[in-house]
Amino acid sequence: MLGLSASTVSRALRDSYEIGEETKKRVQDLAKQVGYQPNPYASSLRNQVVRTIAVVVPEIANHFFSLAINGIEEVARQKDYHVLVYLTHDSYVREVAVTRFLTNGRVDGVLMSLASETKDFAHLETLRQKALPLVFFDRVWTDSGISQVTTDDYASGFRATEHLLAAGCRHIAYLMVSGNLSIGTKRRQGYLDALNAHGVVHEPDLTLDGHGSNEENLTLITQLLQQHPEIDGIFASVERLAISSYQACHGIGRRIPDEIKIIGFSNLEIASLLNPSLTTVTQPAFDIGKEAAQLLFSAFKQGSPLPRAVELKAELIVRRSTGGPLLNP
Amino acid sequence: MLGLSASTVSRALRDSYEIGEETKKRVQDLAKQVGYQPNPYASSLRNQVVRTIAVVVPEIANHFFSLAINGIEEVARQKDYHVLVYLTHDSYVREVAVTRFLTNGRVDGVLMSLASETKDFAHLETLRQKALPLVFFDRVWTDSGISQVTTDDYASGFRATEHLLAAGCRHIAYLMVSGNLSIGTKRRQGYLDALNAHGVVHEPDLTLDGHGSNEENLTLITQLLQQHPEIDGIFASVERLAISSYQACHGIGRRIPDEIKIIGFSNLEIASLLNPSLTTVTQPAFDIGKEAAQLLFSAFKQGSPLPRAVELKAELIVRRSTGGPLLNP
DNA sequence: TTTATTTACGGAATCGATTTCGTTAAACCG
DNA sequence: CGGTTTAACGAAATCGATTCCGTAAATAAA
Repeated sequence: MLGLSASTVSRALRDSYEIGEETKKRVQDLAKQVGYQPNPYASSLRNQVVRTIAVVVPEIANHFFSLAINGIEEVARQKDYHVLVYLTHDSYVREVAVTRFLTNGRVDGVLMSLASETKDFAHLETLRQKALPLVFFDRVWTDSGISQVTTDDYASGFRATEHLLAAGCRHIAYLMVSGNLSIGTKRRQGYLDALNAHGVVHEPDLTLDGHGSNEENLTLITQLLQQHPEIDGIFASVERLAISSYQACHGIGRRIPDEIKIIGFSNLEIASLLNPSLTTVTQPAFDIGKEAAQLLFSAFKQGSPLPRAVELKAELIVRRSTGGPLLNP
Repeated sequence: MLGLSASTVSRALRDSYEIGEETKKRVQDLAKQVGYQPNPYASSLRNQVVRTIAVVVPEIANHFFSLAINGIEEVARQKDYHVLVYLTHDSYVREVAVTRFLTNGRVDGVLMSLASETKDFAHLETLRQKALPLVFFDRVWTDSGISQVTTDDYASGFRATEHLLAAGCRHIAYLMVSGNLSIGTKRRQGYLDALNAHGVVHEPDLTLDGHGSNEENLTLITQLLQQHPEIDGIFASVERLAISSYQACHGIGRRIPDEIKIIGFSNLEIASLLNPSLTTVTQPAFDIGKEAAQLLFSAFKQGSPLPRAVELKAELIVRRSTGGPLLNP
C-alpha cells in the first residue's frame, strides 16, 4: 500500500535502526489504521519461538487446578504469552498422547501436573531429549531433576494427622488418589509418622485408594465407614475425597464432628460455609501456578538454569469438622 | 534418511495415491520409529487451518466456567483440536485486547462468554469482518445474529422468584453482576414478571450490582441487609453472589432459611453440603460447553451455516436455604 | 575530488510442510 | 512398434514474516 517492500515494512514495524524515521512512522501509522497484526505462526517458523505454553492438568473442575491456571495465565499475560490447556482426566494414556504432540514446536514450554495413573515417565524423557522446557507443579515426578513447585506435603500430612490426634481421634482413615505420585507418598508418610510419633498403631485397612469417579468413591467410603465403625477421623488427601466423605457421612447419618472428624486438602473458598464447616489444609494454589510459570519463563531466558525445586507452605485452617469453633474463617 | 524428496515424504505420510505402496510403508515405518511429528504451524501456513480454538471467559475459578471448559475440551479433543484459554477477569479492556490478537490466524474459531463490563461490541464486529467463526455461550450478545448457547434465563429467573414467593418471601433482593448482558436482563425480567404476576410490588432499592471483588460484594450485601431489615429473600443471579450472601448472613447472624431465604444460580457440586444446603438454579454447564463447541465445529465445515441460538434448560433444585427438606440431593 | 562510510532500502533465502506442475520410465493400445 | 496413458516421484512455488546480503544514494573523510 505504501510501495515499500516486505522487508522494509517488517523492519519498520519492529522499529529497526535501518529504517528512516519518516518511513517508520508512515508504516506504523498505516498498520495501526488497518489493524495489521502479524501472523504469529509465520514468525514462529523463523524465530523458533511461538510465545505459547501448554498447561497439562488432570482436571479443571477443581479449585486447586483452576486457581493454579489462574496464576499461570496471569504470568503468561504479563509476558505476552498464550496458554494452551490440556486435560488428562488422570489418564496415563491421555497424558502420553498429549506430551507426544507437544514436541513439534507447538509450544515453547510445558507446565504439568501428573495424572494419578502415571507410573512410568518415559514420555517425559522425550520432552527432555527434545529440549522442551518443563516445570511440574503439585503432582510432580520427584527425582527427575526437573524443576518443580510443590507444597510442603510431608509436613502438611504430619500436621493434619497430628491435629486429628489432638482432637481425640484414634482410628484415622487415610484417603488418597495415587500411591505413585509424590503427593500420595509424601502426605501419606506424614500421616504414618504422625501416628507413630504419638504411639498410635497404623491400621492398613483404613487406607483407601479413591482413584475412580466420585460415585465410585462415595460407595467405597460408605463401605469403609460401615465395615469399620471404629473410624473416628478421616484424612482426605485431595479435595474430591473430602467432599465424598461428607456425602458418605450425611448418607449414613454419621455426625460430624461428634462421631467422626474430617480434615481435607482443599482450596474450596466456601469450606467455611459447609455443614459443618470443613477443616482444611489449604495450598497456595494461585501462587503455585504463578511460581511454576515464573520458573518456566526463567528457563526460557537462560540457556538452562539449574533445575529448581520450590516448596510453598500450605495452611492448616481449623474449622468445625474437627471440633473447631462454630463460627470460623 | 531414505533418499526421498520432501514432497514424496509428505505425500507418503498423508497416504497419497501418487506414492507406491512399498515407499509409503518405508516412510511411515521410519516416521513412527524416529517419532516424527509435523510442525503444526508450518502446515497451518499452507492450509490456513491451525486446528486450534480460543476460549475467552471472564474467570476460571468458577464452577460454571470450569465445567463449560471441560465440555469444550472434550469436543475439541475428539476433533483433534487444541484449546487456548484466555481470562478477561470481567474487564472490557482485556476482552478487546484478547479479541485483537485472535484475528491473525492464531485460531480457527472463538468461543466466548462476555465480560460483565462489556457494553460495546465493536471489537466483536471485527471478528465477523475477518470471517473468524464465533460462538457465544452463557454471557451472550443477544441480538448480534451470532450463534449462541444459553440457558432459559428468563424462565429460570421467573421460576426462582416464584419459588421464593411460594416460600413466603415478600421482600426479595436481586443480586446481579451486569445490567448490560443478557444473563443480567433476562434473569431480571423473569424476577420482575414473577413479582408482578403474584401481585408483589417491586422495590428498586433491593437490586444490587455486585460487579466488584468478593470482598466488596460482601460489604455491599451486608450493608443492604442492614439497611433493609425487611428483606426475607435473596435471589443471587450468579454463583459468586450466592456465596457472598451466605457469608453476609453468617456475618451478621441472619438465620437461613428462618429469617431469610436464599436461592442462587450455581454449579457448585457441593451446594447440598452447605450450611444450610443451598437451593440452586443449576445450569447444564458441561453440556453448554459441549454444545457451543459443536456449533463452532459445524461452522467450520459449512461455509457459514445459519447462526443458531440454542437454549438449554436449567434445573431448580430445592434445598434447605429456601425451606426445603433437611436432607436433600 | 576521490575514496570510504553511512543511511535506507530491496531482493532473495529461510523456517517446515504442502501442492502444483513437470518429468521419467514403464505399461498399455491399436 | 510408435504413440498414449499411467504410475511414481522430484523441483519449485507457496503460506507470511524475518533476516542475511547486496546496493544505490547521500554523506563524510582524505
